[in-house]
Amino acid sequence: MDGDKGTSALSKGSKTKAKILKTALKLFSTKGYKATTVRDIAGAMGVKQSALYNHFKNKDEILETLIGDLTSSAIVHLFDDKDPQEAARSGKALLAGIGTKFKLLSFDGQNEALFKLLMQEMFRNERVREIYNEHFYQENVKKLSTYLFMMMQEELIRSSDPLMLANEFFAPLFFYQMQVSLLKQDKKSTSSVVSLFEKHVEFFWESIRIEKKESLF
Amino acid sequence: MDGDKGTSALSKGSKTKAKILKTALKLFSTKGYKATTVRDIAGAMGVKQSALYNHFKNKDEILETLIGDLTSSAIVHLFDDKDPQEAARSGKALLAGIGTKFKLLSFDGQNEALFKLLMQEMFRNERVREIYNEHFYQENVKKLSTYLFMMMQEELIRSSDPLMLANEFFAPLFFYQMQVSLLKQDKKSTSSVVSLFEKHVEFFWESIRIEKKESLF
DNA sequence: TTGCTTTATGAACATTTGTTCATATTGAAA
DNA sequence: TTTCAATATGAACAAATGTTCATAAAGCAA
Repeated sequence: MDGDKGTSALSKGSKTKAKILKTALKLFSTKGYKATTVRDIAGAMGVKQSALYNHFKNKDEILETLIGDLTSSAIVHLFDDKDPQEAARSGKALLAGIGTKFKLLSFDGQNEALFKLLMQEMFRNERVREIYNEHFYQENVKKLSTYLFMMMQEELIRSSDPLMLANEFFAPLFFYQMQVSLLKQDKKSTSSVVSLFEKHVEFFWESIRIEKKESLF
Repeated sequence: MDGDKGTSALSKGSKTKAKILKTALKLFSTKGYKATTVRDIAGAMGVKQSALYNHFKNKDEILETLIGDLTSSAIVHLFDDKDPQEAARSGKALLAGIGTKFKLLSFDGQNEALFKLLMQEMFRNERVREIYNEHFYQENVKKLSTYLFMMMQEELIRSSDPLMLANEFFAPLFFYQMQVSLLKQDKKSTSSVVSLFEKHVEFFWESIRIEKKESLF
């Protein structure tokens, strides 16, 4: 009853299911889960509320499905395609790449909605909190601290606490992403924040890098 | 009907009103505003729901009152008692003071609840967003950037973009405060985050300070 | 105590909301 | 076209929720 039926293309059923999820995500991220009614979701799709129950057991299951999607969201896979050795050797370019990725994701509608859903539900939904902590936070911070540690060994950056550095690198990116999200909500200009993404990478790299001049020249 | 009646000490009325606000804040910050019912609040106080309507017009007014309290909350007054000239001259000590204040506030129950309420309502309540942006964010960042600018003129720190630096200083403090809040919710250990407050100040200061050795010694 | 204002109670209400279900409609395979 | 499973509709229900109000209790000044 729940699995895929169609052999190749999307069947009508799964297309509707995807539309429900998309609509629900938009509403949940705007009004909050509790304040969004089943009628709201159906209404936004031009359908009656009872129709949704052919695709989801209940309202909770819609949220659970969206939460499940969080784990495969782009923001949790910052380092997917990087080879550790290669990544560490790329130094500043690695950090700049992450900074850019954060910046771009801040302006991606799907990611923005997921981010807002995450922020609102994190404080009252233990599962969301767990996903945030393990997938979004811990995994990325640990991975980055590994890279930073390798950069220290390569004498690209100064020796210090890699985990602390990883946190110091992530925190502003997270914060700026939140700021963009808030500004966009009121249709305010985001340009001042946008530049902060790059300035952060620059400032951070200048703080940790080892100047080559005297030692090698 | 709404103003203060008692001549000196708290009258019974205003004591009850304060108790309602305290109870509501705890519940709102835990379950969210929408998911908290008037019966929940009354029940937690050992009173019937109709009693609350002698003190507040409706549920919304309770939230509005709490939101109003945000503007006088400790976290928005980081620099209250500082003399600008003196503050700038104190250099690292100023930053360390702010770092400590953030750290302490993360463990203050009242502030924690307000912070959680802020985080949850910010995305759907325009007034909360406005308070966050103007009082919590803009005002503090601007003030700090002024101090940083003065430090640059005093040649205590390297010359660069003060507003960017202020953001770079605040963002991790905000982030760590959020992390503490999340960890405490699951009764997890916060020790690793606690040390990050101090490490951040240290790392940040080392990144901006001008070394006195060569120029003055 | 008496009298009066403030606060609490119990019961009730109109809505809102999630959910169900019998029935109608649709879409595709035969 | 016929047939059958998948999906949509309309109506309805029970529970939850915000709110009101007449009445009772409590606090306090005289």
